[in-house]
Amino acid sequence: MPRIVRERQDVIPALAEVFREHGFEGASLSIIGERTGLGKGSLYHFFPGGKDEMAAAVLADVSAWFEGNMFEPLRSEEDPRKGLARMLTAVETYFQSGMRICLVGAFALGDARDRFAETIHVYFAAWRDALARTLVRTGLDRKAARERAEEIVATIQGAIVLARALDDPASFRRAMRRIRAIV
Amino acid sequence: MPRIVRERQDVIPALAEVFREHGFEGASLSIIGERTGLGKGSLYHFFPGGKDEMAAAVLADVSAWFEGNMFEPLRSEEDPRKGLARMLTAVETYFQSGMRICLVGAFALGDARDRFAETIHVYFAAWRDALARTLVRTGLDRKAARERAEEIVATIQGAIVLARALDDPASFRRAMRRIRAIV
DNA sequence: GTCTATAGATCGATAGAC
DNA sequence: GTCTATCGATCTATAGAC
Repeated sequence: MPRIVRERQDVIPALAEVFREHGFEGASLSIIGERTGLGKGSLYHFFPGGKDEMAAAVLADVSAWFEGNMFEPLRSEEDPRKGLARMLTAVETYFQSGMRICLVGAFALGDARDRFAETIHVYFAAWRDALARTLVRTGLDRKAARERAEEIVATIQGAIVLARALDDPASFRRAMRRIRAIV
Repeated sequence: MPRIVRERQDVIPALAEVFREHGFEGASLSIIGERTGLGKGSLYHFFPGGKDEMAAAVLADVSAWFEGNMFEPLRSEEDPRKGLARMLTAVETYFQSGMRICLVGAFALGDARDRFAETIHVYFAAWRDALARTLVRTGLDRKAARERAEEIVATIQGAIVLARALDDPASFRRAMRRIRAIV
């Protein structure tokens, strides 16, 4: 019995979770098949380029999500400090206080880094730059804003690593509190 | 012609580099064989437990190295600030300004996390606690020292992620400068 | 102690029926 | 669009010669 027709976009969330949990190398097609509920035939119908295309689609989806839900509100919020506060709340929710890793950060540390170097670079640069522009609106000069933005992004990433390593979401929340204190 | 007899310990550095470059899943036995110059027979002679035992041996070696070259100097240096400065210099050299990843941090984000959870936890807790004890000697109270230590370790990890993602060692060095400013 | 050969499982990817 | 069957490659691990 053939399954109901689905859109390619429908399997992206499940795909993202698999890559998040297992990394690029560890995400086998059989695991992907289980978690998406799709056979290999269907997967290759949606993603003719195989695993590479699946991961690329996930990264594009994550990037788009961040653009819409993190960077854009940061820009459009009239009060820059309010925008920053909203972003930090969104970060805490999205990464589940460090218990859910950043897929792009994990890729940056892993074997998939070279394969997706450009996407990874753009993701982090966009985050940093969106933050920097907002920080300029709080009164910082461009150079200070850029370094402060870099500090914030790195702090979030480091907090995820440490929270996962120590299995301690409280350490992630402390890091978010430190960020709130400097913006 | 059989190779000269080697000790198990002699292959650990090459093994560590392979796991660093490819992660646990990506480090195949054929790559390991190439890089260590050892056949599978020899590898299984030294590590009967296979890849798991190889990775465990590497993690133990890394932990011992950090204990001897990072934590111990931190404790034994009379001037705590001098000890902290020495550790930060060692960090910058060891991680090559972020161009060389932290194996334990990468494992914490990846698939190998559950397998080596205890080792990963101990590594980061030991680092944090060694730092906290040194910070107490600079005059901080225990609670503040512990949070500051947590901040330093997370900052280093986050700086590695960002430097690798942006392919920018300067961003790592800026993070180290920020740490120097708060100790 | 080191090697080659190979087992047995799983990998990513493809073909073709429906 | 989805499935099953299957390919060849590669994987981890083992066996046995030297």
